[in-house]
Amino acid sequence: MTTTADPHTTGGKMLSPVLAGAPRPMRGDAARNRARVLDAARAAFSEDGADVQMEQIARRAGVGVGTLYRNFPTKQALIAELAQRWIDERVEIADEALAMPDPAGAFGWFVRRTAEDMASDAGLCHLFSDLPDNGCPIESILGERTERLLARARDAGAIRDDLSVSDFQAILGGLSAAIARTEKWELFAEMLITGLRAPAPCP
Amino acid sequence: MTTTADPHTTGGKMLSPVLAGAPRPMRGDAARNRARVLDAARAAFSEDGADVQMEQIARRAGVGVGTLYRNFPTKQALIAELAQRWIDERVEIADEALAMPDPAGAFGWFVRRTAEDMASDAGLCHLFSDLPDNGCPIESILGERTERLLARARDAGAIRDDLSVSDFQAILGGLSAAIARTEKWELFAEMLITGLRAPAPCP
DNA sequence: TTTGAAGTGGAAGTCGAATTCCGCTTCCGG
DNA sequence: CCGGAAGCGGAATTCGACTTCCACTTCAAA
Repeated sequence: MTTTADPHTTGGKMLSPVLAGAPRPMRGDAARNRARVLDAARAAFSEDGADVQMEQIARRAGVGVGTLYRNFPTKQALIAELAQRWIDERVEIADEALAMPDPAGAFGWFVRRTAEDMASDAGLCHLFSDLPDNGCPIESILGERTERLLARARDAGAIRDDLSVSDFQAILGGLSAAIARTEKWELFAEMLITGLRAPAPCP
Repeated sequence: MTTTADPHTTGGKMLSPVLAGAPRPMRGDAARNRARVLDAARAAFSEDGADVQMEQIARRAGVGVGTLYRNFPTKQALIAELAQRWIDERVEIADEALAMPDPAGAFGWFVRRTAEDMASDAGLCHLFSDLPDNGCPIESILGERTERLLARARDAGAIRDDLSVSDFQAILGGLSAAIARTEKWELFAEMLITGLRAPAPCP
């Protein structure tokens, strides 16, 4: 969670001598509530899909809808925040993979790890597809990692060379859909890794 | 389209001497309208996803919403009918595959063909996932075909032997999700066929 | 401890989309 | 060609979310 704007982070007149900068931190209990809401939302979405009602999320978090809306002006915004977290997590995983010496192994590891994470939050990640996929900079930072991951694997001859980043992302989308139906993520990951291998490896 | 109940197919007192049986066929123009609606719905859904409004479908079909609702009492029902057609089509394809002499080839052909069909109606088939997947008999008739298709391929050593029907169906679900993002169905089909091959084929 | 800004809950408002209703129109058997 | 059952259109209603509002409570700085 780095980029998304928090409420109360802007505006409001300065009351202390400090001229500019940090615009007064969120009140302690409020921050706690915000976190609770986020957790509740994550759980609710991944259990019941995108159609959970805001009120249910609020109840689950033990707050009123008003509080929910104070923190996230819109259902969309709430989902976006969740998506943001998922993506940040993904970037970290990708970096870990990039730090591995063996390109092919790193690629496989990344796929397996992603499948595993999806299995523990299938509904959730499945839900991000509805987000405005306008070229937001957040996506691109992950795209850039993915790009490098693929390039390395490709150069090492571990994957077919007609696989673009967007193809790969589409495939991950498919993966999450498949995992949402049965949680056999290991099978699916294996299948992907094998299926993406360069064709005709054993003539 | 065989199982789903048509409106006007039941009830109503007999007016002709014929005692029981065919309860008076639908009026000619009405049948025409029903067909138009179905076509419009198919097009609308596959272009704009599940969130098209009933009124748009009606307009597209050149009828009023009233007419639409006369034929399909519910949006859900309309979608179900579409799903039914898709499944019937799928059963036919599966039967064609089962008639082929080479099990491995048949399996590959079925996967490719399905991917291709999905590509031409991505939104549509993607939408069926929302349907109540209660063990309706319709599903099971397709499941039975799939079962045989898989069994044949498995016996021929063309696919890994830990692949259940439901796994395979989950995979097809993933396939449709992936295709909905980019229409590279050939790539995806190839990937699947390769990925599902029995492991360690070239020691 | 006081004080008022920040935060809270949840009832009420809004709004978009599904569904119903009904007077009018179109088929079609006799 | 007539009568009336079957079908039609589309305005009006219903319904179920999301979102707003505001009197009341809680925190924390002085």
